[in-house]
Amino acid sequence: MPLDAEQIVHALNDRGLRLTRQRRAVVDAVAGASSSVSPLQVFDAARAACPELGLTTVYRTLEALSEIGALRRVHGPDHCEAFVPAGAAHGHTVVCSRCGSVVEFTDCDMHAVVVAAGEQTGYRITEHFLQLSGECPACAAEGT
Amino acid sequence: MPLDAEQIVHALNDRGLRLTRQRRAVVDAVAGASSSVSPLQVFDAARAACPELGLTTVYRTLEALSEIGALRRVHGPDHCEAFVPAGAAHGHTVVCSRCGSVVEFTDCDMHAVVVAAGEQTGYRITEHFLQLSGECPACAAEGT
DNA sequence: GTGCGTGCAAATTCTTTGCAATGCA
DNA sequence: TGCATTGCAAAGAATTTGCACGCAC
Repeated sequence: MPLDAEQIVHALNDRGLRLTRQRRAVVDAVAGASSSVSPLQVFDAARAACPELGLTTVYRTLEALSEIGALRRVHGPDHCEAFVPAGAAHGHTVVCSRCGSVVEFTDCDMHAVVVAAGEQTGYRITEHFLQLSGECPACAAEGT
Repeated sequence: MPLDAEQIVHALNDRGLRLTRQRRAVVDAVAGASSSVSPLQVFDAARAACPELGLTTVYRTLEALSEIGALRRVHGPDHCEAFVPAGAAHGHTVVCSRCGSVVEFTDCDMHAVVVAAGEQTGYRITEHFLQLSGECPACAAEGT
């Protein structure tokens, strides 16, 4: 389960980062998003709550949030700079190819795959980046 | 095993695409790369063989090669538009976190993971994008 | 009060597009 | 020869940076 807005705010405090109106708006925008969001999307959404918000600040805030682990970057075939609220644990994202909604799953047992890949390639695998896509339940249901 | 330059050229012909000096240079540059390459890197490398090559052409050619399946896009934490010669079969890339070299592995059994993810999230998973990183044998050996 | 954080505007970087000229099939 | 492909230059989009001011702590 992704961190909610309060938890992210808390994480900011823990790091000694200040909570400004702008950051609050950005956090709310991202935490309330049902799918991954690009900096521009965050800008639009957060601006509703904080009209004097600047795009620069959005970039800086997303960067900061991502550094403290509150957000996670996701990559897709098209968009390459999108963010998603990160879960507390190591996890992967599942993106709906229809509506773009994103969920996380943490129950990943990649051990066997990692071992197999290591054996086949000779590399010493230390990290894996996995992203799944498919249809979310809602889209699957409404799809004929 | 990735396609070599000749195979890519062949793939071009099959699609009715013309083989120009520029495309030849781009193909050679990508096929000869030991790691993933960005459009700019391709431009630099290919320019050595074809000085009149334009950057525009590099973008268009990479796009075309990617469309016919000769190249594969890879994403990293930092760079987001990099290409790698694609193998003939479904495969994944393993990137060395030290030297950036890339290999493919095709022996991927993601079935169990995909099923588990589907059960946990309720999504109907149709695709997976996996990228591993670690140390290649050479870097692991020279690392103290 | 002290800086961290901000907005603005300009600079930079990356990518795409229009169009006439070129050269592959 | 015909038409896909190219290069150039300019447009466009996305992101970063410099700097003085304002506000959270």
